[in-house]
Amino acid sequence: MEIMINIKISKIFFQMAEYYVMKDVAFKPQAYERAARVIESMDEDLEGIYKESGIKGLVEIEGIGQGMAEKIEEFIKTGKVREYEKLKKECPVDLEALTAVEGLGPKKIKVLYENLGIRSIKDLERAAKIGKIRELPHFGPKIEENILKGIGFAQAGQGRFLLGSVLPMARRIEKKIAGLEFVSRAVAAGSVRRFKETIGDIDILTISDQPEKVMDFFCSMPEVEKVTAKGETKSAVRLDSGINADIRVVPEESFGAALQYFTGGKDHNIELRKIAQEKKMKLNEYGIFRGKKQVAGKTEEEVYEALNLRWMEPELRENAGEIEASREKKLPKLVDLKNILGDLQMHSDWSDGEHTIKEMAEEAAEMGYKYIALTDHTGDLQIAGGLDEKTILKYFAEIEKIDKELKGFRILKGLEVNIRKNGTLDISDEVLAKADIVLASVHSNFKMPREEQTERICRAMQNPCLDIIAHPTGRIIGGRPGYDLDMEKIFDCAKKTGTILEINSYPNRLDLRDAHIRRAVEKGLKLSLGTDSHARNQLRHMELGVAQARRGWCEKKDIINTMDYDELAAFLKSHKK
DNA sequence: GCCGTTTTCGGCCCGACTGTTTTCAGTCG
Repeated sequence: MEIMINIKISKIFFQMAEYYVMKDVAFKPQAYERAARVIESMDEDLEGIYKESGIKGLVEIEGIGQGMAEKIEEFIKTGKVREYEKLKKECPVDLEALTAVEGLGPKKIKVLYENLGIRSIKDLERAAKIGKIRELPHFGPKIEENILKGIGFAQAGQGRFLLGSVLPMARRIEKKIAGLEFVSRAVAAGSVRRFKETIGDIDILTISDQPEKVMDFFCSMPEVEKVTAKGETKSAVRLDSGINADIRVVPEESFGAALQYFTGGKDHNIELRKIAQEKKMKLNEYGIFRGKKQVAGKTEEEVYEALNLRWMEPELRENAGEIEASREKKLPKLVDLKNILGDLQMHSDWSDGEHTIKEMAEEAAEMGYKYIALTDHTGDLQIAGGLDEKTILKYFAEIEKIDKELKGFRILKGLEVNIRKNGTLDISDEVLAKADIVLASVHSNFKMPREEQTERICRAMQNPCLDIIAHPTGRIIGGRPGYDLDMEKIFDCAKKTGTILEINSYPNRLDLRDAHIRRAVEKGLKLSLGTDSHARNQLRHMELGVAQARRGWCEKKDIINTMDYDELAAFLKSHKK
């Protein structure tokens, strides 16, 4: 669920950071930027926190002090931040659009505005085309040219890409580079290694004693559309898919430090560097140094240990408590893809899937699973070929038949039923009682007010036949924000009724998202993983759901698909309260 | 502007590449 007010305030703070850079104010930019990043990735909404605990509650958020808390209060009360309005008046430009142009930062934007009156992308394009920009001090023909190219890209591409689509590209490049005879190692680092749900760019890290050859190879790969930088040890390109890819070559003795550094996240790294500083050391991508002497750097483990920390999984590195947990030896033992014994949401050609029940089952068995749940759509969802009660009985009979045919593999008779506007389900309890597993989800009336929407789902959870709430928030990444829900209430209600919440693994859903998963785990809820596959090849998306679970600090015990079939069957019979 | 097992003052992460200069500022990650 994206929280509108957080996004608005985070944008204001990002822009204030830019304005303070323009004015050459020291340290404020970093402070505002950090706060903006924290707010952007929060899962609680600032207005709620403010209403509950006022300024005091806001100040408890990392990176937010008295000053910014007051600005948040001001925004909640008046819809404006005076300080921001004042800065904007001094340099009234479309900062968001202009900074999106590669190579343009606040300082250049200021010069453009003051000398040429440029406020928008349109102004910028016009000035560049008539050669006005090259005449400015510290600008030149090349910058002008790059601005023109940058404008096209900023308007076309924009933003981040789904992990599900970037992961295969990153792995292909990784493999290609690793296979070169003059390269001893190549790893995709960055947010790909942390399995973030969306990816800004691909970062490849390599060890080689012939970096110039690596640069040449990387920049001339067939999928490279444009080389944006090419140096001795670092290059950057844009791929034909629209995403940027960077490469960096480091010596073997620095590989661990570089891997750590290029894996991030940014705030995690900043924390580590502060810890190094406190210990009178310096951390950079070449290692940890005491004076000029490298004390660690060859492996990541070594780097963390030099800081009195234990190595941690990349998915945890978001500066969200993992550093303290690492210091106190309280890191979670994260669930792993190989712990997953089955997939608990998929569709067949009985509703809107591509393949037959048997085809889905055979694919799953081939992947090494012990069981799956077939969960076709029901009644009200006519566009998805929803099954009526009569057909459901035939569907179950078919599943039972195929289940008997397969050796060492089980199919659960499942359904994905609809939660109606009033919180009832669209299939009667008598029919639901014949299923092994019942998922329910919201597929209509997305825009109900928060209280009603929350109540609707809580009411559904009361149903004794219901096992799992599927894609609980309904968000589509890059598509829609998700239903307006009071997640704390949803979690409490799930706890009270013994209802399981799904981590939907479909690439543009990943719902619950990481922060919610973490909260659910803290509350002791059980979670399930389902790919929501509509074709057999989509069963491979399980990896994305597992990554999301790991980012939410899930252990094996938190996920019900880690149980073997008998255990799971018994659990499904007994978990409802 | 934020933050605190050195502190309520005085610190604040670090380096590569580019395009402009002729020693460096700006941008990016």
